[in-house]
Amino acid sequence: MDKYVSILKDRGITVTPQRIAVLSYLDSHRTHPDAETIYEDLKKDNPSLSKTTIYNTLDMLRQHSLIKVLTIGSKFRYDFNLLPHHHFRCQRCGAVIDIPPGNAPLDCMDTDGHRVDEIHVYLKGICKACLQKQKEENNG
Amino acid sequence: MDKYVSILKDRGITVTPQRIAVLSYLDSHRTHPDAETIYEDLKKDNPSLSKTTIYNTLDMLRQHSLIKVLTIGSKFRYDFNLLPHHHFRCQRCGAVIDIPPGNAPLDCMDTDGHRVDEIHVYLKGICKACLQKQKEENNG
DNA sequence: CTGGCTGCAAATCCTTTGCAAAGCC
DNA sequence: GGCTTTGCAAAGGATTTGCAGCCAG
Repeated sequence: MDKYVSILKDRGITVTPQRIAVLSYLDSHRTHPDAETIYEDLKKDNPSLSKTTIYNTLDMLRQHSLIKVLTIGSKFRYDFNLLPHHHFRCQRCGAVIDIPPGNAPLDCMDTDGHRVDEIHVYLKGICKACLQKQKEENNG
Repeated sequence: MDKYVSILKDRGITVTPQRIAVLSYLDSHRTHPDAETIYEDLKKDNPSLSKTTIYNTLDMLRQHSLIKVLTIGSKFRYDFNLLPHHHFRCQRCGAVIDIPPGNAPLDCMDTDGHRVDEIHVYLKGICKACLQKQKEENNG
């Protein structure tokens, strides 16, 4: 059985050719593509593919923690790689490049020759106040 | 002379009421507002203010490194605080909260009771390949 | 069958652009 | 007065939504 079929089935996600295509695409294109790029590339093999399905599928994969969504630029980019790592975005060509995590302080981390102008650390989750609200809602 | 007038004049930026208003707003609202929020709030005191001016002004302040642009969500947010610090975004209420930098590894950092689900480290700058291209362009 | 998935089109949200009038020095 | 900035309107790009037909289980 195909690798991506198993990944989907294991999580109880309905298997469709489109979902396999997107998952497979992200696995083999570790360049953090945006929805448009994925769409244009997959359209070559499946001309009837729609962008809505790309968005639907990406959102579903994200909900199941199969991919990560990057907000490093003005549009969303998608990442199959779930191992912890950092991202470097070139302000000139727009490329998003993986940077190994390491334990060194951020300003000393190995950036493989890229010139770092800005360091952003974004944490996402649920804030203290919302955790409290959730607790009250569950008790109430 | 007003604090914000000096900040602008020192950098050779033409002083206008709108620019003072935006700068002053960001200094006193450390909640990382988006352009729409800044616009709606400042409109109360200056009904003829336009959103174009907000965008123009924010871009100009960014070019002069007077503010930082955050890409933590689907829209840009703006930060007056230039000292290094991290950002936490609540996925429930959307608030963006400052987190002190510290030297501890990221997964151990003090998050003041917020529940962290995702850690994103975004570096921005110029990649190795583009640095090389720039060098060639300057020599050629 | 039947609910969920797909794909088209239209809508929406955020941001940028073009341009005439007004403001700053 | 010349040059920049402002503000309106319209355009643009990315993402979401509504809905009819199709497909997997």
